[in-house]
Amino acid sequence: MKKMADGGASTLERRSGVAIWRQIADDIRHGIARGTFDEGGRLPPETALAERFGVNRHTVRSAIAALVHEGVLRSEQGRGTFIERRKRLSYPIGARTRFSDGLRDQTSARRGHLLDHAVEGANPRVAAALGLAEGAAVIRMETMSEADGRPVSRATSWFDAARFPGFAEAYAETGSITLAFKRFGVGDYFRKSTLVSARHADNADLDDLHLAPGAIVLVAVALNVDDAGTPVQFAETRFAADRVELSVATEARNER
Amino acid sequence: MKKMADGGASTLERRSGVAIWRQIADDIRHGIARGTFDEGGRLPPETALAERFGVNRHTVRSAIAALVHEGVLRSEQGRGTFIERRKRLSYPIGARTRFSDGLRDQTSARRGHLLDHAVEGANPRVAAALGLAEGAAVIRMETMSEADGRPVSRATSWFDAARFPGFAEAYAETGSITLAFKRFGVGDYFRKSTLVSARHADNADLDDLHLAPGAIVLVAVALNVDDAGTPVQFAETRFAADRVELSVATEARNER
DNA sequence: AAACATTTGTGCGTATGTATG
DNA sequence: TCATACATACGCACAAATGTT
Repeated sequence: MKKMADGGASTLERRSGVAIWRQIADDIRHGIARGTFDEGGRLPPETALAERFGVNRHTVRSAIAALVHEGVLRSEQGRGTFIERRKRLSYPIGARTRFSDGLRDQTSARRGHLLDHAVEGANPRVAAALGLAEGAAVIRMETMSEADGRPVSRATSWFDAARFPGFAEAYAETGSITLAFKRFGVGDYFRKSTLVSARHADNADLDDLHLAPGAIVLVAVALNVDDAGTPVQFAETRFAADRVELSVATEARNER
Repeated sequence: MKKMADGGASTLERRSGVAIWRQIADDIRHGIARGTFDEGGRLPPETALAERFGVNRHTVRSAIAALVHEGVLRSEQGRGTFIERRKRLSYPIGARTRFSDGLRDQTSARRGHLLDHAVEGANPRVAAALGLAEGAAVIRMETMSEADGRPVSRATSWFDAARFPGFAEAYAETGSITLAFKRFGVGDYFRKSTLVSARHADNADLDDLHLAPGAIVLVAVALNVDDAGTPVQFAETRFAADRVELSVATEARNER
């Protein structure tokens, strides 16, 4: 009989290039997000975890130390180890998705930053997406968003520099992609497509999103178009996978 | 100036619990999927890679060995190292997504397997999704799909046992969810919602999808409903993140 | 207050894995 | 292949903090 999807402790892999303590840390983090450790927000004692995973207590302690550093757990001598952060944010994706919307109801505080911007020649990928010639001038914007004081996503966006000169400045002033578009006469825009993939966080992600090495980022590559169907924004957003999930709502339409 | 999104070699992290050779392997695999090594399907010489990553050639060789073992690369004495597998499959998600459709155009051979099935009591998560009472009898189906001889996804599905008695057998006979539903009078069904997240592969995933420890799975939790909007299938699908990306197509509709 | 159980924190010695040259 | 340095994992022991009897 195959193991069930809601299943228990997984066996650990030695000589895999991934340290046992890190595999255990990932397992515990996953279990927390899933609600496996729901006994009063308290993690089982180190000795119990060591036995469950079949490792030395030191190894469990290394895993816990990593999660404490991430802000997932908090240890108190003599009392135990407690869960600090539990749930993931759910980020909606749909035809009318705005990168600045969506998380509003779920968090008390949410902010977006413009980290950097520049005008440069479009590489083949960007040119193809925006329907421009390779090397055409595009504006690249590096932005970040936070929720409840923790970084959530990190995005790189490209815009046609000929059509939207000074877009980054408009975004910096208004703090909103939608408002910045309005300045250029784009009253409405739609999400045409989104490609979702996942990979290990690279060094820039680790830095920007405050992640531990080996962490995972969800990558959403999106194309926004205006009323006429002309591409206006191409964006690659990296989400911290342990803090965010993407929600694809497909309203049932009566087509056939 | 911040690093560009299409950027080059990321710095490697020591003491991170993830061996340098594995970080390099992940980086190379990611680069291949992204098309960075497009010089005739040939990987740069080990010495060049060692210099690029700033490590010893032994370490690069460990990374390459792991990727050869995974089937991503192939080394030939005196000739070089070559790329075996290149692109990711793009898996569409939309209102009319079928788990058995979608990849048809992209691969030569595609198959689905029923690994296991059982009738059991619905846990709170499943019960809530299917709109049943907790503990109500549900059919759990464990399935797997392959493309071009390599495992692509691994799914766990739940169905109302009272409404669909013997669903697993119907699926096994027809090889199709759609046809199995037809037997129970469900002529059409829709994807109502999909939650996408990512995590490290657990031991069951590693085994089923032939992944290396530390690998990533994309997790899609989906709810299918019938014409009347009644939930008929709740499913959690795990995709090998280095072989699959999810594509969310949101056709521009003229709603406002 | 004192004794005890529980739990986290620390030190040390050893074997193996990882990375360099 | 060999030698070297460091990281990882183990086993055992004990200290420190907390809570209970």
